Amino acid sequence: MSEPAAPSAIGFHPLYRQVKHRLVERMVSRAWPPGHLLPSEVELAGELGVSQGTVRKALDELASERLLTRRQGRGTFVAEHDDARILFQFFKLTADNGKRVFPESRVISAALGVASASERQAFGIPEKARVVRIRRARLLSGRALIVERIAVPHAVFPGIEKDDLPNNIYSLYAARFGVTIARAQEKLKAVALSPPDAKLLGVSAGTPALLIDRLAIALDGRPVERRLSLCLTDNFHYLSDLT
Amino acid sequence: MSEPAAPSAIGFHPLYRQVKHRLVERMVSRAWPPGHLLPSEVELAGELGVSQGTVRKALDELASERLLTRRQGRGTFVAEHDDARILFQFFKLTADNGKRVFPESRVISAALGVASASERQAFGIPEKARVVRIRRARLLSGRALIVERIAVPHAVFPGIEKDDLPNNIYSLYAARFGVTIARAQEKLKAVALSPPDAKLLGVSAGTPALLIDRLAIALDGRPVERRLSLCLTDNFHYLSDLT
DNA sequence: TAGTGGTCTAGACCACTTC
DNA sequence: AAGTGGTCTAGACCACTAT
Repeated sequence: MSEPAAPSAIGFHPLYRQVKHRLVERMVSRAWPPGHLLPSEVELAGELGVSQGTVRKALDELASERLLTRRQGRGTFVAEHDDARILFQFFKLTADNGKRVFPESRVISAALGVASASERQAFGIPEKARVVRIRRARLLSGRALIVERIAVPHAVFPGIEKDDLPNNIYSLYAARFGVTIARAQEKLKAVALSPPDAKLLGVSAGTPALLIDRLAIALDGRPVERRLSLCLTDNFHYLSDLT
Repeated sequence: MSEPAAPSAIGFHPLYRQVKHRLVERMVSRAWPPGHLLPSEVELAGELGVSQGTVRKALDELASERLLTRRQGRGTFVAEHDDARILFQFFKLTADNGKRVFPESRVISAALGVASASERQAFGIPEKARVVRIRRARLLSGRALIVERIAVPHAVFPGIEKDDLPNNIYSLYAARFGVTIARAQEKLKAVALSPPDAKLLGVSAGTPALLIDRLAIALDGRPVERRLSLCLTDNFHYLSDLT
């Protein structure tokens, strides 16, 4: 490793943060794709020229950020976007009886367009840049309860508008475009459904719905997906843990 | 410390977990009240008969759970329910421009009553047990945007119905009743406002509102507060980080 | 200057998985 | 039996705060 982080005027960067950064770099570059088994702590320590304890601190933090999963006796793996992770990290809608189920999807449309002002701002892309817009309905226990509008930069996901979209779209981002979603931020409001949205969900216009405005951030820190979801919450709720 | 956690059939309890448990015990018993400065790592290690590294691991975990705050050069302190902590941990409503402000409160009523079935279930209290119910309106930038219904077990907060309720009610729980709120779970729905609630908020009946159903858990693990909040979300949103 | 938490190291042993 | 992560120890030095 480089010098022990000289206490320069610029700030202090502990060794384990530099180690973290190097490990994330390998994940971003796909040298270590999702599911990959990392070298052991001892090997990494030797390779990076730091102690095993320092490597451990970096690995533990990455595991707490859900970028790695560690299993005693087996090793450390790059996290995957399997349904279980999506369900726990990204899908907070829960049946009132406590059951959490992954929703089915029915794509309504997928098309290229020119980024709106808010999309340009969200993604930090230039004027006239293109985005792909996907609209789908989502079904929980067989009933359409969510209508979703997804927007992604065309430059990041070229051609996705022509793909078959799987139920779990983040696994497609990873497998076909090499983009791993690391985290997201959601803003929630209560709104009245517009007539077309109400029709899609089979309720009357003006019915209250939960509006979820999500911005998803990739491993490298870029915002790469904006998603507006309108949810009926008669028998479901959004679960938020304040810890 | 006791034996090094014999690998009995019953399971494995690492030393640092036992240390954590002992530290929390002292906070629950108010031997270490909010704001208290803990002994240094070295002192705790000596007192508990473990190494400094083990104490450190316990303290770090408690700090990540927001039960302690650590400050380099100063020491480790028991967390307090100051407005800043409430704002970051428990109050997720944010202005659309990103500003977070602590809301003012106006108490509407506070009265003793008999626990309903759902309250008995939430608190695990027996039939005919009493609860205190508080109703208040909350103002953001001068406008009434939230109507709140709080229910707490009378046995945990005896006489609270006769108190002056401060803006930050969790600081009252701590100061007058020795109860520290450690974490909470919130369930969100979109609902239509009833005529009386709409009148309180100065909008028409049927207006969509965000319903937040919160169950707050004390340091010792007991659920001690249930709170239903109805929020207007025209210029505010509920912020949720998916990390 | 003294005391605190923050970082880093080196080494030991334990628990779990796989072969 | 071998290899992994999980726990625990002991000791060093650094960065920050208060006096």
